[in-house]
Amino acid sequence: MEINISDENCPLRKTLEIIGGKWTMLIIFQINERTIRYGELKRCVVGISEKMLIGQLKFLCEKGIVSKKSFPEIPPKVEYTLTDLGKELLPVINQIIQFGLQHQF
Amino acid sequence: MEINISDENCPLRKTLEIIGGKWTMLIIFQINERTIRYGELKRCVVGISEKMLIGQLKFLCEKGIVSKKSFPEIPPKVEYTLTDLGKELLPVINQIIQFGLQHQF
DNA sequence: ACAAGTACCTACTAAAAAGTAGGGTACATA
DNA sequence: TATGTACCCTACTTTTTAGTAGGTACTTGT
Repeated sequence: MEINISDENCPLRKTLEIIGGKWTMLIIFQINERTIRYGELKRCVVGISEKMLIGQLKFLCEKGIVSKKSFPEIPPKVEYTLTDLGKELLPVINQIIQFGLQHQF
Repeated sequence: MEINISDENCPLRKTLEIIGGKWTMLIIFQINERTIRYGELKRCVVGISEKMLIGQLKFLCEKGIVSKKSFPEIPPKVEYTLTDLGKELLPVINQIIQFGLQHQF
């Protein structure tokens, strides 16, 4: 197997620019296969600030990883789901979790 | 499948504390199955500063992911390899690369 | 004599990421 | 009238991360 040098066009680098943030995979994993409201998500990702959560969700929507549905209700209701693209990341994340579990990290 | 909340003990979070840095997976992927000298590694991970590379290598050695062998020669020669633990990360990284390739990131 | 190669280290600075604290809406309930 | 809820937004500050520029040691080649 050949290893290309890791320059700015390397697919690993480019993918990590999207999912490599401190909270990104945590959010994606929490959404998982479910439809989840903003408030519940915030409770699940313990310690995240609203600024970060909102910012990441917006970013992930732009990248086509998360989809958002707002209901015109009072009080507001907003639901988040992974897109098909986003769901493709779940096996990757599960592998990282398995690695961590196996080695007591 | 049940999803636990992501608190500070969640295995995803703990694993990402180790491999979630900007350069970490790039370095691990470049070492890969080979034995590589410091200088060559630096050339492969395009754009990394010496401070970062040295710092990350030291960190990864402490975590048991990379092993280091110094030769008492002049000029110095230092070789880096992945440990068995480190090699377990290669499938994870390859999956991230596959994801990136498939979606033109 | 001097530059080049090799693998580092340290102090300083800059940039990026994240956290904090406040505000806003529009209604419903007390 | 005041308070609470849900989903945000913005300005500001702090923390974290990363980059820069300099230095070391020893040897070989010019």
